[in-house]
Amino acid sequence: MDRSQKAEEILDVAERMTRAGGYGGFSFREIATEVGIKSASVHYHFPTKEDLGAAMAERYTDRFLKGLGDPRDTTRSTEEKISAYVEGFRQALVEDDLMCLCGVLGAEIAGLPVRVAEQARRFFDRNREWLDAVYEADGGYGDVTARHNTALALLAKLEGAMLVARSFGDNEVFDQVMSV
Amino acid sequence: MDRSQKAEEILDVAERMTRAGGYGGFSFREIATEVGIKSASVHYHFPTKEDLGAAMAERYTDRFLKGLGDPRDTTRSTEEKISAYVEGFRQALVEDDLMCLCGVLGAEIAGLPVRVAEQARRFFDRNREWLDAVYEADGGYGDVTARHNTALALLAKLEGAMLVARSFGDNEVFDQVMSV
DNA sequence: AAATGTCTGCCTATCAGTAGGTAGGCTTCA
DNA sequence: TGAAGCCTACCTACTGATAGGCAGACATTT
Repeated sequence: MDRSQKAEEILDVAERMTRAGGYGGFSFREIATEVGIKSASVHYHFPTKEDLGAAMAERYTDRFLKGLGDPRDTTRSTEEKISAYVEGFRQALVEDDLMCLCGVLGAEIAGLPVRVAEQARRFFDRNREWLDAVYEADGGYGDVTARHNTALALLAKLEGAMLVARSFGDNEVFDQVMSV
Repeated sequence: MDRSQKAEEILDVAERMTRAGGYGGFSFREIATEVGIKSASVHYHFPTKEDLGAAMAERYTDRFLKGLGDPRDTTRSTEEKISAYVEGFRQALVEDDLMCLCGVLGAEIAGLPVRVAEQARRFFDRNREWLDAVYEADGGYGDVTARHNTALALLAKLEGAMLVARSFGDNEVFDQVMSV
């Protein structure tokens, strides 16, 4: 996907608004005003809201995974990989004082257009796969089922930590949760 | 708060719609149609959407806490209390195939009207207090900070487990997360 | 070099539909 | 009598979306 600079700007604004107020938290007109064009021109870049939402979630997941690197990288220990993984979530929270995009979308997934919901789910699929690969490469995390559950548990704890931290309006809550 | 039966019906429908699609997932017109009156009559019971949203979240929290019982109840062990607590979340998920109401609201709290956001936050406050009381009554969970963090961690894990389970469209994920 | 056609990116103007919200009137029941 | 509960009828503001057009860049053809 190579997009124009304007299209990237549109996704930037949409992402910020969604992370603050959910899928209903952005409108074509609001985005248009912020990026300095008209709402009809936003439709030029993304024909429908579903297109925009799906592209936004896809880009978010791709960027997030790219930041994680290779889960089977032998130059890093399992502990290093996992603590870098947790750090990825903390950054998403602390840098912008906002929730994880796909966490927000996941919370309201039953009300999302299909292609947006698919992309939200894809985030969780890929994350579970990445963690599973780390645990498998380590070898000390039991069988498939055990690794699967361990991966899901970390993922859930991280999303929950962000959600609770944002609900309390206090990012330190994230670290307090993760310290246990 | 004693409300008319119609007002309770309205809150029932609003709650279900919010748990599926977030705060923007319900409208006065949709609710009105479902409960068999006109949207102007919904405004009679709840003058503004913020009123409705706040009442909905308040009722949800009150009911949830009532279901938990006394955290200092000496006839139940700490293990019994905590497993009953987890069961409360599981029921909310499995019975309706929906996310926790205040989990949904918490995820988009930055975009909510103030009084709705306050009520969402109240859910987490009360839950943390309840867990803290259980741990304090037990005596074996360390000092205030340790109890505080333990309570937050369980709360976050439960909310995260629901969120991830709903995102995968598979309630078994909840149990897989909680098994770790 | 000039003319032609095509593409990008944006515009104005407008659409039907829906949002939350209000004024005022009718009916029912204590 | 008056309050409760609901109605009709309406408002303004905004939603996502479409039609049609226009300026400029670029490439192709003559």
